[in-house]
Amino acid sequence: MSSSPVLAEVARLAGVSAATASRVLSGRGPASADSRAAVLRAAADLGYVPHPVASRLARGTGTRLLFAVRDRRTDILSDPFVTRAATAMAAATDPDGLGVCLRRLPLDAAAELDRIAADRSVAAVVLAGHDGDLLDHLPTGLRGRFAAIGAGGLDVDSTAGIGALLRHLHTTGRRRIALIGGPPWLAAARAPLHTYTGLMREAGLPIRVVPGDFTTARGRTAARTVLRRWPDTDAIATVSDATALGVLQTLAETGVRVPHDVAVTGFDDVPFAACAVPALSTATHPVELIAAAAAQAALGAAPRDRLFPSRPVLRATA
Amino acid sequence: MSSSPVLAEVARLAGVSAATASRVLSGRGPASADSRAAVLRAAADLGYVPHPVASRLARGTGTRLLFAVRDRRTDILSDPFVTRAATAMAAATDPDGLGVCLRRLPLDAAAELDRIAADRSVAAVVLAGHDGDLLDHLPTGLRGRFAAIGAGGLDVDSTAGIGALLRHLHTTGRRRIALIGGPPWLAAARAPLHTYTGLMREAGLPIRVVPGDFTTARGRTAARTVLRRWPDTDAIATVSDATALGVLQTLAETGVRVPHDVAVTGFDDVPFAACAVPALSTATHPVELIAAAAAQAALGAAPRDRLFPSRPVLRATA
DNA sequence: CTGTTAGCGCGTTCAT
DNA sequence: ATGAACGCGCTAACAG
Repeated sequence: MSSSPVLAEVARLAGVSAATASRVLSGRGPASADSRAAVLRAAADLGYVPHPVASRLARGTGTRLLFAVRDRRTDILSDPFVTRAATAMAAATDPDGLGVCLRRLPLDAAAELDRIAADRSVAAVVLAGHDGDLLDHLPTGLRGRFAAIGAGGLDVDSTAGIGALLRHLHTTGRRRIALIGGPPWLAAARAPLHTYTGLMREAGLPIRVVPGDFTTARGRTAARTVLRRWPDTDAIATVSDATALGVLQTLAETGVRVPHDVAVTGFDDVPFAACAVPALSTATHPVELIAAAAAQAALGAAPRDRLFPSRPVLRATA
Repeated sequence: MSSSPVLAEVARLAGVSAATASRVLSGRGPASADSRAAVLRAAADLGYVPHPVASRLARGTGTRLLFAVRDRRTDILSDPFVTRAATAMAAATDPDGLGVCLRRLPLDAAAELDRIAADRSVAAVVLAGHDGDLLDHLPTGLRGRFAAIGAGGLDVDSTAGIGALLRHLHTTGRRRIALIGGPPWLAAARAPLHTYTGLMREAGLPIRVVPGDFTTARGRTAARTVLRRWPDTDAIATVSDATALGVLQTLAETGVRVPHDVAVTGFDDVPFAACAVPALSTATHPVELIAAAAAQAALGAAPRDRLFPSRPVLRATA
């Protein structure tokens, strides 16, 4: 069996030069209707598929999309959001002949970002977990081949999602609502916090905030903190399902009834949120879509949307 | 600032030809101690890093690792096992300049596998969800750059894991143990089934098997089936945490007390298993390790282990 | 609009 | 053991 046909064979069959065939097939550069048709036919006849590696070497672009996740936790790469997003990117870039690689970045990621910018195998970078400063000081080498997930980049409309949940809590009679937020170094954590304080002020309700880090363990301890500092709390909102599940554990252990005594809301709608007991009320958003869009944006496609909807899902905890 | 140094510059600085420099740096081919030292020094001085894309084009090997998941479900790519494994591979192959791409394969995957074998951008393939037949009829083009996860490849020692859980059920007095197994078309589903029937026979206990598919939804319906067909069942073992969580839901709705009336065991130890109510007893195994090992094996490294431990984690449901 | 000529950066014969 | 030359497959710059 003959090996895969190469561009030169297509060109010969079409009766044109390799350059013309390349121009037609890659869609960049002029070509007459005649040669276009001839090349396309020849390519189809031969079952030609361009060699992504050769193409990208010639073009000087890399062959992989780097998903960089900045976080303090060293186990962040097993976070459900990260695994879902990385997987979605790997599926989304497959048709382009690209692959995805994954790397954790420490909080001071500047040096590592420089190294990434110099890595010629990296076609583009998607960054999650940034703070504002990092986005302002991106290596110039990353211009045009970079996208961020979170505040300032492609983001979940957390204002809408968290806002809807908080309003629901208020509507159903909750008046002492605590928030377990995100880590302070994370840009994407500011919007939910802002939404919360805004709504509480507007409603004349007390502000009760404890920082979190998207883990279940922290959810457990944060819930303890809330109960200790504000024993009359009647609702705990969080910015992460994992955190909310930790909260549920603590409340169960403490004998606090959910939602009777305290209502709880999560954020993300992880696959198992519906399996929690009581089933977790949360907000759902298209993580896979966002990840795929971020990948496309980093690779140069004009992003269709920058803000993705977050819709409340009311189950049993609120 | 000058762009990344290339091989030719290293060679010039070392006073040798590019060919020699290549031989030294890639480690294949002869080289005198003198030139070796000179080349290594020059490379270090210049901070030389080989261009993975150029290297792989010249060598004819691809630039990405394809993780192919064969399954009937079209949403299999959001299965927790898949997302965890894909993510682990993307992190593991990062240092090699490779990326990971992900693709679902239908049950009759032969044609697609041929296409994959012909894709010159694919360095190697990791396959999950195979049946025995598929492994026997692999495209020859995949020889030496292929690894399978599951029976016949790198696998979880499910015999040990499931066996330990079943023995625990027996030890704690359960005598009418049902199993919700895996789908029939999956090679990796046979071992647990075999373990189950063997142990039940040995103990003189009845065989009660319902097929599953690793989803929570199926866990719910399968549990109903079990309760209807064998109302005196006092334990339900599963081969997937997602399924076990579905079982827990059905039992809760039906008013069956866990573990008092019916014990339940899962398999995989997903992050959420500990948060279930009651907390799920299951078996844990190093998914990330397995995935990374499979990636290395596919890329040609001799795998250190083929069977990975599965250790029971007894929480509240059994 | 098209073909020719040079690369992209590295691996690998083949002489020497 | 070493270097010159060529090849991997495609794209970009340049004439025409």
